Amino acid sequence: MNRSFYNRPVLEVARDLIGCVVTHDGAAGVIVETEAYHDSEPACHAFVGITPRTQTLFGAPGVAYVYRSYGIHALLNAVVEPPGVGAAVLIRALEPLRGIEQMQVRRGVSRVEALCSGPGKLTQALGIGLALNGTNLLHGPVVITGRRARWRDVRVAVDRRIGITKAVELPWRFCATGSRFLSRPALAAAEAGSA
DNA sequence: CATGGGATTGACT
DNA sequence: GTCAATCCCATGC
Repeated sequence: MNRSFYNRPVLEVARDLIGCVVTHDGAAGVIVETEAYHDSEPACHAFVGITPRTQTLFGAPGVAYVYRSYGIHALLNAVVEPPGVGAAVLIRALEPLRGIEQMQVRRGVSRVEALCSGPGKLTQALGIGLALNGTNLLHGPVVITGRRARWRDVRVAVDRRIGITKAVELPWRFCATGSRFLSRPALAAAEAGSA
């Protein structure tokens, strides 16, 4: 995984991140669900232009954009596309891989399927907080590494994004087909080619 | 400076 | 199915 991976159209990166691994503070999981956001559409925070909040989104690709949602949860994104373009991939669900005991302690639940099955859940499970906004995803503290062998040929389903009120029709959600670790089941019909 | 609205979750009916 | 929690920040006066 290198910086050029992120310096591409957001839809490609969102699809290709399925099967990659997120690691932080002794815990890791395989990405099974993502969503794409781009400053050309109103559901994206960057739609309003460069502000203190969206500065990270318009910066270098391969950087973490972490923000607080509903006053409670921290949500993890990977900034993509060249500097000057406000785009990011929201990491929405992981299949737990390592540090499961630590995830169970942080989350206060034991069922493995419930540890990282949502964008707010996975940041809690991995101990990712707002302080990590702007940090580098190639060097850490939060690190994303490439697809493992077993995920090389994962099939990716496409669906509408969840929890938004604008641009709801765009099919910009990507899920590992048939995964038990999604925040919600994906539409079975549509599939995206996996590069 | 005041206000309103979330890229959610968990508890409850 | 409904709903509150809780805080950052964009917007408008």
